[in-house]
Amino acid sequence: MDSKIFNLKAKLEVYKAMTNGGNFADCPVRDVIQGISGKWSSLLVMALAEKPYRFGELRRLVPDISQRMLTQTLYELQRDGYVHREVFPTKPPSVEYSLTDLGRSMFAPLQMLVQWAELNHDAVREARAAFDAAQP
Amino acid sequence: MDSKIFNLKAKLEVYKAMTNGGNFADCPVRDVIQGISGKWSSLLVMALAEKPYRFGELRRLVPDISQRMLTQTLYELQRDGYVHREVFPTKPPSVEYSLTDLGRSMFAPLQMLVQWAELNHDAVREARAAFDAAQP
DNA sequence: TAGTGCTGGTCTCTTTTTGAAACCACCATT
DNA sequence: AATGGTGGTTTCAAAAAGAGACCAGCACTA
Repeated sequence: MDSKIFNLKAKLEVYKAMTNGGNFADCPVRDVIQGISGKWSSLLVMALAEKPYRFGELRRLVPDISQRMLTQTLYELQRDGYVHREVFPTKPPSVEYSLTDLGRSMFAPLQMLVQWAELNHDAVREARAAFDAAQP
Repeated sequence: MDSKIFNLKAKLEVYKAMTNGGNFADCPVRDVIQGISGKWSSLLVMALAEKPYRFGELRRLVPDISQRMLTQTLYELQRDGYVHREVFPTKPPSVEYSLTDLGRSMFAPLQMLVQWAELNHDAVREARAAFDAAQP
């Protein structure tokens, strides 16, 4: 067997999970990761991890999200089971979004990544500045 | 230490980091997170965490990425300091991509998220199916 | 009673991002 | 002389995202 091809097939445990052992057409881990790797998903999960919020509150909390993307991202998070949506029959009706148990359990590893980002954003910004300065 | 209180404190710290103390729009942590939350970024970091790969190897490894997005994502990962790019003067010249120390340190928390996804993809798919079934 | 505002959205239009595919120069092999 | 592998760039179409108008329903106000 060609060693190059063999090396391509030899993958780490985590990478196997990510690639479903070479079957890219149906990879659950990639499917899940891509569901929370959108531009606004993780941010909204962070916000809702603190406490439930209503639609308008989230809109004011994240001022640079469009109303359209807020609706859509919350819909997707709800569909994937991370977020619970509850309508209260007030006048006018108010809608509260909160994390489900699944959402809270996903928040734990997400938190790791955010803490890493908090510790390393200086390094990233320095790398970015150095890279841009070295460009012709 | 009471684990509930500990978790609450951790949550609030992370929330503050993500929100820049209430200022969501201009937040360093968000800047870092959004740099790795692209569609292909995490997947390529996972691959390079195993071992360095050349451009063509990555292209074959991730068959559903376009050459254009592979170039662009690797460029961004390099710019943010996660990936090192080295050109070898072979004929034809070959280009090797590898994780930097920063990239490896980021891989650790990312791995947590992937492992969570591996453990919970059934729950997510069930939530999705239940949600779709409940739609009119 | 007509106007105004707040609720949580949808609809339409424009801009940005992504995908698909062709193209490139170089060199080795066939 | 044609073919294939190297690591890309370029071009054009499709998809996604952003900006802003619009909507129904009710409360409050003038």
